[in-house]
Amino acid sequence: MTTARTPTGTTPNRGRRAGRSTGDDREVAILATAERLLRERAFGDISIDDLARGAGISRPTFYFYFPSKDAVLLTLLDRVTEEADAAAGDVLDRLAEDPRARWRELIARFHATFGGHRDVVLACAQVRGTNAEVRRLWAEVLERWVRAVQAAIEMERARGAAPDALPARDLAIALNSMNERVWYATFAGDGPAVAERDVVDVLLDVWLTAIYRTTTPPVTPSDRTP
Amino acid sequence: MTTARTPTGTTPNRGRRAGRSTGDDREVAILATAERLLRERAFGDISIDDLARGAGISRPTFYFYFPSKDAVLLTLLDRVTEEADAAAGDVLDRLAEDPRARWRELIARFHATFGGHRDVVLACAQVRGTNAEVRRLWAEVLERWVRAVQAAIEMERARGAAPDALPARDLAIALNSMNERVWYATFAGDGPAVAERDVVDVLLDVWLTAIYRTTTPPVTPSDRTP
DNA sequence: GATCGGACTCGACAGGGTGTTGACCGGGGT
DNA sequence: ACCCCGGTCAACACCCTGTCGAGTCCGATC
Repeated sequence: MTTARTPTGTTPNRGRRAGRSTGDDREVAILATAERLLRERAFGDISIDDLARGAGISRPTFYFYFPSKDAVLLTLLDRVTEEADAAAGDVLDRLAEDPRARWRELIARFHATFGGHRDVVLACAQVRGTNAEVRRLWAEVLERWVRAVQAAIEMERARGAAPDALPARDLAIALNSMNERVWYATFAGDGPAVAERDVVDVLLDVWLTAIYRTTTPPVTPSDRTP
Repeated sequence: MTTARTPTGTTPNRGRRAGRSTGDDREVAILATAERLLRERAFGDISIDDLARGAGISRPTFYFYFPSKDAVLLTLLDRVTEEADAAAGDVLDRLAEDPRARWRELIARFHATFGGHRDVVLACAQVRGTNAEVRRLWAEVLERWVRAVQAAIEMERARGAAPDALPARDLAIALNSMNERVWYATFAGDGPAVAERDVVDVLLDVWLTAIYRTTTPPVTPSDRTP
């Protein structure tokens, strides 16, 4: 992680206030208002005035807490990615136990996290095109996940469970990209999309065949018989 | 195709003019200006005034030719998708000849088309979040491609070349989605991306393993020995 | 050759959103 | 008693969008 962190918390301080004071609840009120409004309309249709009024303050006062509308969304996105990281946990370190089950667990947990905050995720996808900061943050997060998957694939190859084929990094990028786009379509509901109940299994199937050439990868290392 | 078409041309008339007249070159001037400006900055940073001045007209006059800035982009997108459709041709009907080569041809041609108009494609991806019309058109185009791939997969399964597994439609959606997102990252260059020279082969590999469970699918039907 | 109508053009305005400025208020430390 | 400072907002300057009404040009019509 390269972003600066506040001394008090673990999330980057996208607001302006340095120390703590009574204005803390105003900040969370803005955040809460944003999440509520996001449930009923698109991010672009929410004005700073809406956010301010929803939090019981005037528009100029909004700027005391956040430098822009986008910064609010960025804070929301931080929470979601952190939750996803936590949900993923260390499943990738325990792949050899039962590869299929572990990969499924990984995908299912990401699915649950994103699905639980679909409004925020959808809004981020929308503004990623126009906002460089969101783009940067998402790129950073994705890079971390790509690296983790890449390392896991290399581990599986090392233990002989997966064949050497594509560069692990390229494969990791392709699979992560697929998940992102497929989830987006499923949550957004516009255009061709996989049904929500099936999406985890569909993604899992493509991951397993791309990594192992089979949907039933071997559980224990083939060359270790202690 | 469900969109209305002008009597004169083959593309939907996103401009306003009904008959032809001297204003034709103004319309293409706007389109050309849009493509040129898109090469140097983001769509959101281009104002209608920029487009108008670039075409040598005033801002109100712009509205005589297009109802909005987005309509210009929509016209540009039409061209690209039509070119992609033409480039794809009938490769999917000739899969049995040499599956690997045909699939590669399909992906490579799409890659070439999108890569040749990357500014337009990138801009469309950007506004898809905020513009319902772009979203609708893209969904329509994607649906067509998904159906074509789905049919091809079912054909390959019928001739015994590919195993029955995931519903063909879900698989087609996942693979098309992956391509879209991976190309976007490669062309945009932000965040983890596959290098442009490798991207076709990376995508191909995932497609083949997901569809056939192997990267060397059989060329001729297994049960036909005349 | 006058006139008419439609294609075409733009100056000017209204509306709505953003970001900033300067002043004001209230309370805790000195 | 004072003053700094967190917190607050009315008012302003700015930019962009979309529209309206008035004007020009030109081929078709009488």
